[in-house]
Amino acid sequence: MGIKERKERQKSEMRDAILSAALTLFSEQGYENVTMRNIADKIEYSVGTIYLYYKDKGEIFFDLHNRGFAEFYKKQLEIQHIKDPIDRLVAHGEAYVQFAIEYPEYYDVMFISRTPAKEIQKSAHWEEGERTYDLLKLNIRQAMEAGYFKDIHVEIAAFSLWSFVHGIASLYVRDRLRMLPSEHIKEIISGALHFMKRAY
Amino acid sequence: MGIKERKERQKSEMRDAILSAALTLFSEQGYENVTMRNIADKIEYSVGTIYLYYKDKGEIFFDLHNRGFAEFYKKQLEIQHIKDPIDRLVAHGEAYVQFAIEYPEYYDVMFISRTPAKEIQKSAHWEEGERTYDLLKLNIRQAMEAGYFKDIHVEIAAFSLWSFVHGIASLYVRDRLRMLPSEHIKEIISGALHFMKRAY
Amino acid sequence: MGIKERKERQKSEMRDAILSAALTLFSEQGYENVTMRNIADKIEYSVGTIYLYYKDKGEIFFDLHNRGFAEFYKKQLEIQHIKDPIDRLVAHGEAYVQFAIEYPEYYDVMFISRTPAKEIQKSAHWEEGERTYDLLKLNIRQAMEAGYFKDIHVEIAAFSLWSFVHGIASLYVRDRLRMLPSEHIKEIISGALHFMKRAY
Amino acid sequence: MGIKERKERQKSEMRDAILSAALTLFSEQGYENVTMRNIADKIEYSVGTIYLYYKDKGEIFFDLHNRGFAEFYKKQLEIQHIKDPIDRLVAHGEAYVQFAIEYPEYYDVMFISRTPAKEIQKSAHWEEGERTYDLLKLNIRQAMEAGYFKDIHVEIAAFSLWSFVHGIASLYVRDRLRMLPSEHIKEIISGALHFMKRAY
DNA sequence: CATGAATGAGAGTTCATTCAT
DNA sequence: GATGAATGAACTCTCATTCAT
Repeated sequence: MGIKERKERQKSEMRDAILSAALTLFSEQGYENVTMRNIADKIEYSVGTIYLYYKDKGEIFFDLHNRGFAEFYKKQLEIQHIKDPIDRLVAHGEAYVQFAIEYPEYYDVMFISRTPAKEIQKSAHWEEGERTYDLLKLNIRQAMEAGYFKDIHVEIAAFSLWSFVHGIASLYVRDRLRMLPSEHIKEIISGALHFMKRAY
Repeated sequence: MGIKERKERQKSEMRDAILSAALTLFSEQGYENVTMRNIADKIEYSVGTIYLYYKDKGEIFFDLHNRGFAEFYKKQLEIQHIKDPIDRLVAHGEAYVQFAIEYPEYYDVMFISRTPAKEIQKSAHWEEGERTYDLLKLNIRQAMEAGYFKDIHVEIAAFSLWSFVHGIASLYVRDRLRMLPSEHIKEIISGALHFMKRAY
Repeated sequence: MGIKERKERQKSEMRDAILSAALTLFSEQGYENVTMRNIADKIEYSVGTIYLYYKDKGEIFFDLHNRGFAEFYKKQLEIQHIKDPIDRLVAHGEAYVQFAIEYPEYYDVMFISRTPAKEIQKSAHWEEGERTYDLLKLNIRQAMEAGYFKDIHVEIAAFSLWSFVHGIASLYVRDRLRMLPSEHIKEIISGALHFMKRAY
Repeated sequence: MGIKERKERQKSEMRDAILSAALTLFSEQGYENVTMRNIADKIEYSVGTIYLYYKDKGEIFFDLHNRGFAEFYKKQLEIQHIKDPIDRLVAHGEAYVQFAIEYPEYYDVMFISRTPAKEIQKSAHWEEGERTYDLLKLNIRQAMEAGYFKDIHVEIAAFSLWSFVHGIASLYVRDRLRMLPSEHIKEIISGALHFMKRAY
């Protein structure tokens, strides 16, 4: 049984390696500009080998997408223990942006990049995305009970907050902050997250 | 001189046609998925002809980028006559998002898409982008003089507002609003823009 | 108009060249064993060029198939002027086998080789095949009127004659006559065709 | 010795399994379209295992070819007890076509398909083929002694009969009987075999 | 000015075969 | 003996780009 386990682990490690290489390349150069050979070269295997683990290029993207969302959701959950609903909401936003900064490649693949053609997806993988959005709405509702977001529909509040953090994240990830003084970027981002509290 | 002018006009019309076709295609399918032949077919000319007007595919993208910014800046200017600084800021945001909705292709090319390769130019086309950002900061400063944005650094306020509208615009353009009830999307966007006023 | 015509001719010549190369290769090595590059090399053009004239490998096969049948039918018609129905039938058979000997590649592609997958065909291209078969049945019916093929159903007679010549042709084309004294092959084939008359 | 024998038997069983799987696949899809993995999957072994029993794909084909001929010869022998030479010849033909209908895969591999590449061997496996052909000639000679095949050279008669049955068989195997009413195919084939008697 | 023909380079993918375990 | 992992070579097909006409 030990053997079987080791094999499984190796298999899984290989998939990890492929994903990791692909993630970097995809986010650096975009899905379309990355070739299977690029990925193979990066992990120092032959092209054919990749096809032992993934049926085609799309499936790699797909798996990446899924793993990104899983990781993402986990990060969001970690914040849920905070009592004060406002603190929790801010932390929620911080965690969101932090995820994008920490894993820009994932963020790119999940929220920005054009999905490769077929987009067989939707149903399956978006569940994870919606779970996160539901979490946000839950937190907003609790803030409402504590007296915030007066006269605002929860749907609008949720969309606003999401747009806000997504705006920050995507400008960062797609490198559109060149007109900002680069040494202060983190500071400005942090400032923005706190500024938003005024609207609650 | 009449002849010369006509020639120039014709030349310019051809470039317009190419750009227009390219814009639609790029935003529908992404830069990498559009072939020169696609563009040629769309304008009903041969592929070779395009090369008489543009040196390569990248240059088309580049020109598109520039025209997008020019158009964009023009739209922003149209709002400047509004007296009340808050109204003006809101209108500014509305115009921003409206631009993205109206010209999703331009918006994509300007603010979301990865710039193709070399992006040697930087300086040149970003001027236009910075001009717009300066306009935003100007408007914010005037709102400050009218008593808004208390205790907020202008740089942070500007970045926040920009992030906010960019978030909305880019979620819309890259079709990440699938979890929203599609019949209410416009309404929700509008609600969000007004919600933001609370932070001013 | 002269220009247009010349272009058309050139285009048509190119298709001919491709077909001709493909025909040789297909019949020498079989459809699956021939690569687009092989064909390209043979006509001394680049691979891509072939795709300007044929959308894919299957289409080349398809065109070949059609041309083969057209040529084949023509040959059969040339015999139709013979008055005596028996002479005509024998000539029919001779022409059949002659076609296979003269154009073994066509014969192969038309009557022996496995059709490449999709077999979109049937309807369209088999018409030509059926036309020939109808011709055979017509000739048999006329022989019947002259007192031959007593007590034999026309369908059975036609199938028998066809099987007979196809047997000869396909043994020849697929080189299964190795056990025959090679210097007498033509003679034996001719003898066989005359032997068959005894069954009429 | 028991152990050795069992091993031999197991080895032989494995080869049988491989051949049987390969035979089906080859005749269904053609030699070139069958992959080693296909074969392996069919017998539920790994690809590598096949290489323990056969040195390469060509060798499988080769072995198949041989076994086909052995089986074929056996079938022909079974007819030899028939007294009347004409009955025997007809039975011979029926057995021939029957073999093709029963084992189209073998027939294909033996008499139609292009031999894969090198076909170094020739000599070896053709012996079996020639033995069958000799049997046919023997039967014809005996029919001659009984007064049939007047004025016909045995070589020509043999070739004619073979061509005839091969024609039927190969049209059947390669599915070129589409213009025949499919519900009557067997009947027509049978009719043709009897029609041929008229030439004896 | 406009074109159609041509191409080189490269894309994703498949497969027979090898080999360490 | 049997396997699964790995690979190199090859395949079909695409595309930005060039150029003679």
